Amino acid sequence: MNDHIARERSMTDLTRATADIPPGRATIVDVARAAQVSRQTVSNVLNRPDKVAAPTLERVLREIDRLGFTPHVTAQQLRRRKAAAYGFEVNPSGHGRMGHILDEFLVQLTVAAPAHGSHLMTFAPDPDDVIEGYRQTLATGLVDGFVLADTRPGDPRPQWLLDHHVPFVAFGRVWDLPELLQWVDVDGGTGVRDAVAHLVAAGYERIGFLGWPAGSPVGDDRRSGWLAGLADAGRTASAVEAEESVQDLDQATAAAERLLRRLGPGSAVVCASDMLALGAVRAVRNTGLALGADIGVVGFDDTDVAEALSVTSIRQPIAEAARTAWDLLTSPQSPRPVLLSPVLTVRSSTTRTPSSPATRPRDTPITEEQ
Amino acid sequence: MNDHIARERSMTDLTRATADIPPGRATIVDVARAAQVSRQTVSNVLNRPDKVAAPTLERVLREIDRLGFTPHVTAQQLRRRKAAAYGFEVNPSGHGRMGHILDEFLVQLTVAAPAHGSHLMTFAPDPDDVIEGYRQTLATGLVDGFVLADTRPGDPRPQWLLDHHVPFVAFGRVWDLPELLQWVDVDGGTGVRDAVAHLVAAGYERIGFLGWPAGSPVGDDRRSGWLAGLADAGRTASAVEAEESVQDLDQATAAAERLLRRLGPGSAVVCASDMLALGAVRAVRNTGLALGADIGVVGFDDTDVAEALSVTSIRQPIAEAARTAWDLLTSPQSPRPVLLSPVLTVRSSTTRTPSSPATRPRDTPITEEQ
DNA sequence: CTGAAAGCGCTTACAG
DNA sequence: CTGAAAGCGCTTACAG
Repeated sequence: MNDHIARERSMTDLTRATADIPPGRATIVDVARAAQVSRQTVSNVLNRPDKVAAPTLERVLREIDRLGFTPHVTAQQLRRRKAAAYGFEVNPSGHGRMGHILDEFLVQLTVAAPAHGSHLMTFAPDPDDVIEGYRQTLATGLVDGFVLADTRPGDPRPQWLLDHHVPFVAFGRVWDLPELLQWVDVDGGTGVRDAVAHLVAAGYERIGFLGWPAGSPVGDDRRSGWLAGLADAGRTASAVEAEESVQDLDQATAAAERLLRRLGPGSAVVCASDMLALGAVRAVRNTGLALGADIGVVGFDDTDVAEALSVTSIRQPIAEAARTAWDLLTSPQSPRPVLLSPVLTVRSSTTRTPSSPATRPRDTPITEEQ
Repeated sequence: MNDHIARERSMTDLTRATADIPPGRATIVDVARAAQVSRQTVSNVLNRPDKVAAPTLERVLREIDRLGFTPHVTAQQLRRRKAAAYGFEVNPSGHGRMGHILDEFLVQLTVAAPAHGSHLMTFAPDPDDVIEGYRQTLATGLVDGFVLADTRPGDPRPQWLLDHHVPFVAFGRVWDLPELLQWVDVDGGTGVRDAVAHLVAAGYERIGFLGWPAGSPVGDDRRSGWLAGLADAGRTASAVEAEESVQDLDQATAAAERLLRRLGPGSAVVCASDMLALGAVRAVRNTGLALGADIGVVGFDDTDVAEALSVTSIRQPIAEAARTAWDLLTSPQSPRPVLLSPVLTVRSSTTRTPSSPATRPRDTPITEEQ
C-alpha cells in the first residue's frame, strides 16, 4: 500500500528489517545514503539548514527532491514530543445559537493550519462529560492543545485547561475569566452600530431592534451596539422601538409585526440573527409593505437565508478569526485578546429606493468603518 | 505543561533522560515498574490480554488505572506503521450543491470515529491542484487514507487513490467508476418517491416537480424518483407538471410560479432542494394561495430553511452514512456499496387541512417505507 | 561543519 | 506465560 512516493527509490530497501514493510516511502536514511551523508545531516538540512555547508545542503536537497522525501510527521511528533496538532470539538446537535458559523470556522482553521506548521484533529466529547472528552483527547498525545469555540458563561473548559496547563485559544470571549487573554472574538456590537449608520445613511427614519431576550452576553452586546448607533446619529431610542423573541420563526414574525406597527413605513429593523431577520421579512410582507423600499431589514451572520432572501446582513470575518486563533496559539509572545470588526454585506433589503444614493452593488461586502 | 495525567506517579521520572521533559504523563515503563513486570507485558495486557495470566493481568490493569495511563498514540502509530487516522477534505468555498450536509457529515464521522479506533484529520487542498493536497497529506504519514465527500462526474480523486493503493471510501456514488464498490450514498430517488406517496396520501391531486436543469446525476436521480412515485400511485406525469431552475431564489420563484399556474390549487410540488422549496413557498404566497392547505411543498435536505419555514423536507441519514463509511473503511471483508434511504420530516407545508388524517406531529421524522 | 550515540513510547516476533 | 532485543523514523545535544 501507499507506494505512491518515490518510486525511483533504490533497492537498498531490501535491507530493511521487517519484511512486511512494503517498499514505498523514502526515509531519511534513504536520502542520507543517496547523498552520501549521515542521516543526522539530512535532519540538519531540514531543521537547521544554516548549520550545513552549502555544497552539502544542495546535494542533500537534490536527493530529497529526487526521492520525493517528506518527513514522517508521526516520527517527528514522537521525537520532538510535540504533536503540532490541536483538537477542535464538534457537536452533533448543531452548534446552538452560532449555527453554521462554527462549521466555517473549522474550515478556515484547517485552511490556515499549514501556515503554522500544524493541523487539526476533530473530536466529539460526550455531552454529559465534555471535560472527559478533552482529557482523553489530550491523553492520546495526538494534540498539544485545543481551539475552543462557542464559549459561554458557565463554560467549564477554560478553567480546566488553565488548571492543567494545556495550551488553548478561544473563539469567543471567555466571559467568566476576564483576566484570560488568549481569545479572539468578533465585535458584534460594533457590527450592529455600523449597520445602524448604514441605515441612517440609506435614509431610514426610525431604526428598531429585534433581539433575543436579555441575559445572553452576545445578544446584549448586539443590542448595545444598536443603542450606540442611534446615539452616533443623534437619535435617542425609546423603549417602544425594540422587541425581542426567542429563536423561533413564528414568534419572531409576531414580534416583528408588533415592532413594525409602532415604527411605521420608512423605518428599519436591525436583527440579532438572520433567523430573526427572516421573521422580520415575513412581518413586512404580512403587513403589506415592501422590503427595502418601505422597511429596511438587517440580519446577522450572512447565512444562506440572508443571501437567498436578499437581506443585508452583518458578516463575521471568520477566516481572519481563524488565522488570529493560530497566531495566538503559536506565537511565542504572551497573547492579547483580539476583537475583529464584522463587515456588512449590503443587499436590496436596505435599499430605500432604486435610485437612492445609498444603493450599493448587491452582494458586495463593504466595511462600515466609523 | 500537561501535568494533567497521573499526578500520583512515582519519582522515578527523574531518571528520564531529557531534563526539559516535564513530569506528567505515565508511560508504559511507569506502569511496568509499578506492577513489577516488564514493559512488554504491559503491552501484552493492552494488545493481547488473552496471552497474559489472570493475576498478572489484574495487577497491571490496576496500575494502569491508578496511574491514569493512556497509551501514547503517536508512538503506537510509529511502531505499528499505521496512523489509524483518515483525512477529510474541507472546502472554503462552501461545498457546492451539497450545502451544509457535508458539515454534518464531518461531525458524524468524528462522532463515529472512536468506535472504529480511529480519528479524523481535516485538510484543505489547493483548489487548483486537489490531488497534490491528497498526496502531501498522505506523505506526512498522519493518515492511512481518506474519506471522500462530494464525489461528482469527472472527479479525479477516486482513480488517483486507486492507482496509488490508498484506502478510501466515498460518501456519494463514484459515477465514473461503476466497478468501484467502496461508497455509501443516500438514495435520493427513493426519498422523492416516498415523498410523492406521502403527498398522495395527504390528498393532493396533482404533484409537480421543481428540479435543476437536466444533466446532474443527483438531480436526475431525484427527478426519476418523482416519476416513479407517480407511477406507484397510478398517475402519469405530463411534461407540463415539471419545471427547472438553477440554485437562485428569484429564478426558482419564477419557475415555481409557472408550475403553480399549470397545477392549480389542491396540488403539490416536490423540490430537489430546500432552496428550490423556498422559491416554491414564495410562489405560493405570491399567487395568493395558502401553503399546505392549497399547495403542498416538499424540500430536500431538511436544512434550517425548511425548519424555519415549516416545510416538509427529505432528510439524509447523515449519521448512518458516517457510520457506514467507517465500516467500509475498516471492515476486513471486501466492501460493497451501500445505499441508504432518506427519511421524510413532515411539517405543515404538506398538511392539506388541519384535521386531515395525513396530519402528523410537526418536526417528527417518520420513515416512509414502501 | 559532520557524524556516532541516545532516545521519544511503543509493539512484535522470538527465546526462555 | 514472561522478558530481553530490535526497531518504527526522526531529532538533539555532543564529540570530533
